[in-house]
Amino acid sequence: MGSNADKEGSDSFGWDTEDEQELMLPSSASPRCFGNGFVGCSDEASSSAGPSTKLISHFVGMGFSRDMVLTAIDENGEANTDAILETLLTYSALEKSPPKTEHVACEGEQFASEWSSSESAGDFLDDFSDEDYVGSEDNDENLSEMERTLKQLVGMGYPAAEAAIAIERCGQDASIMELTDFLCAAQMAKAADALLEELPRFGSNEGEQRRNYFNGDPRKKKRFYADDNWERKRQKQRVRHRDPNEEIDTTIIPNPMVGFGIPGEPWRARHQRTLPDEAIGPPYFYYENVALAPKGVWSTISRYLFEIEPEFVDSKYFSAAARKRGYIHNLPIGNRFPLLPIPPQTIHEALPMTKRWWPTWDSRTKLNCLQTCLASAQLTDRLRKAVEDYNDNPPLNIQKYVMEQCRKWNLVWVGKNKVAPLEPDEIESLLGFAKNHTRGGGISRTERLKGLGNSFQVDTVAYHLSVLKDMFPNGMTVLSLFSGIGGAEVALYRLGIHLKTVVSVEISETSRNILRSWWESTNQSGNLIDIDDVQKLDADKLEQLINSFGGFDLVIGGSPCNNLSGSNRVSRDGLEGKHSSLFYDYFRILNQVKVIMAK
DNA sequence: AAAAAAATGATCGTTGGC
DNA sequence: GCCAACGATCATTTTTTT
Repeated sequence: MGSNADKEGSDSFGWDTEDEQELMLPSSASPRCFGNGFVGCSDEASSSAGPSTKLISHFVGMGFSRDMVLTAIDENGEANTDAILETLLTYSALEKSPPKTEHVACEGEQFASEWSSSESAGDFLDDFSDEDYVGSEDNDENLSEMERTLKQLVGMGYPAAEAAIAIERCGQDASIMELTDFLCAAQMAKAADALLEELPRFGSNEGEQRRNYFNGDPRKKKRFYADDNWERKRQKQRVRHRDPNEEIDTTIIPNPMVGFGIPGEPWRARHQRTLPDEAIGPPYFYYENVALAPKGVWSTISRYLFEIEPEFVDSKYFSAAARKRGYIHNLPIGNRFPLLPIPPQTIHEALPMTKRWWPTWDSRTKLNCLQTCLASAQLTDRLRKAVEDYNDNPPLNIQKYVMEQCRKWNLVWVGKNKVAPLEPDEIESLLGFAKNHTRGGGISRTERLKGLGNSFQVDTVAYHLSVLKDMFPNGMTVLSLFSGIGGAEVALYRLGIHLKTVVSVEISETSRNILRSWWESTNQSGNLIDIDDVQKLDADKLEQLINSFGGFDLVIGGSPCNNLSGSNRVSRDGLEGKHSSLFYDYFRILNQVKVIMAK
């Protein structure tokens, strides 16, 4: 993925920072209060004189001009934030809605900083009011499709803020049914969240094995609401989504990172767990992403996915390379079995030719995480020069430097004093694919490496999926989202599970080609349908697919991690990042599938 | 020979678990 | 304190295609 996950306008007003998300938490247990985005904020605002800067900047941050916001607050009063938002939306609809929302959608960050310079505020309205402002009748003819839908949803009793988000997430031309599904699911997720605040959800009443996975501290939330730096932070050029006073992530990553169990260690495995009713299939589902995401991300993901506890697993227990990932799924966890043959577990077994050249002072037995970037030839050359003057025994400082670089870039010894990055076919093997899985057919080496870097580790995923084999002796119908180079498909295939129909959604053409070519070279008798964009997979399309195949047995996928990964220094923006926010499409599609299949 | 695509290399912080 | 982390961007060179 990477270049492929972009979606015009997939960022949105509404959920673009965790601050706002935090503010949207209901303060009462009433599920219908969700939409009031300011339960926490307006209390505070009402106690101070004049419009709260927080309130103003919140709306400005959503892309409305300061003038507009002030007027809207004037009209509605500060407390009624839903009404303010509606007024604002109406203003923009009357003026000309596209420029506002699109601008915000694509350039949220610059936008925020734009407004931090004092006097650019206020011209937004002017910008388009003199263009093609036609008439101000408040009738539907002047409203865009989106505004009409919005009105309709508001008319149905949904808060405007939520409705706007739903349209954003489901796409402008989503059907009302689709939108209400989304809203319904979102409300359930938030209701659960509200409960979470009140109860010690995962208590220790299940004994030692069930460790506390959330342990929220409500006091910290209070401190957050009292934080006056909100506006300043929001306007920093690089919006930082992490903040000490923000929602505390209470996700506990187990050590060792073996999830609910790994092959060969039955004494450590869990065999039972209790899933909430809403989480139980059909369909089964399986979601994946990087384990070491910014704080709060996994608890958010979990909240959306029925509050199922993530299973964190490092693939170093399945192969010779580390890969720390979290998985949320509703599969049974007893009676798993590993793929055979068990792949080599050490670097030397996986790459026998390196053994001969491996210096005694390089103690690595496992590789670090396989990523999308490789070391340069220059670097390996520098390392060669650093080492070759010493006869197999460089001084400690040289050893230290070389080892640092080797770990950082996952280098292996391929000759006397020679280190090198892994070759694509070696990465394929380490990830559980056949050699040349990604080779040929017009795929460049760079794209190969990118696809591989973003892939599942097949043995790991297959171990989790193995429980399906006995349950589906006649094969499965699979919806594979963000398929990439087909890790899920390969895992199922290698388990000997027949693939009846696979609907695969993958934006990258080269990745689709790789999957298609694998499908053909393995002589699959089933049907592979590919779709390029998750946003094209709307309720209608799903209904059509489900009607023709009789429903999905499994919905599987890992959404883009690039805004979550620690390697990303530029845009580690969290779950609301440009790419990683596609998680919400996973959530949306899963719920739509459930709804449609329930009928 | 020009244009397009692919490859290369340098450089860029922060976070969070242990 | 140590260490790891499905990355992004830019300029430049090299290779391939037209």
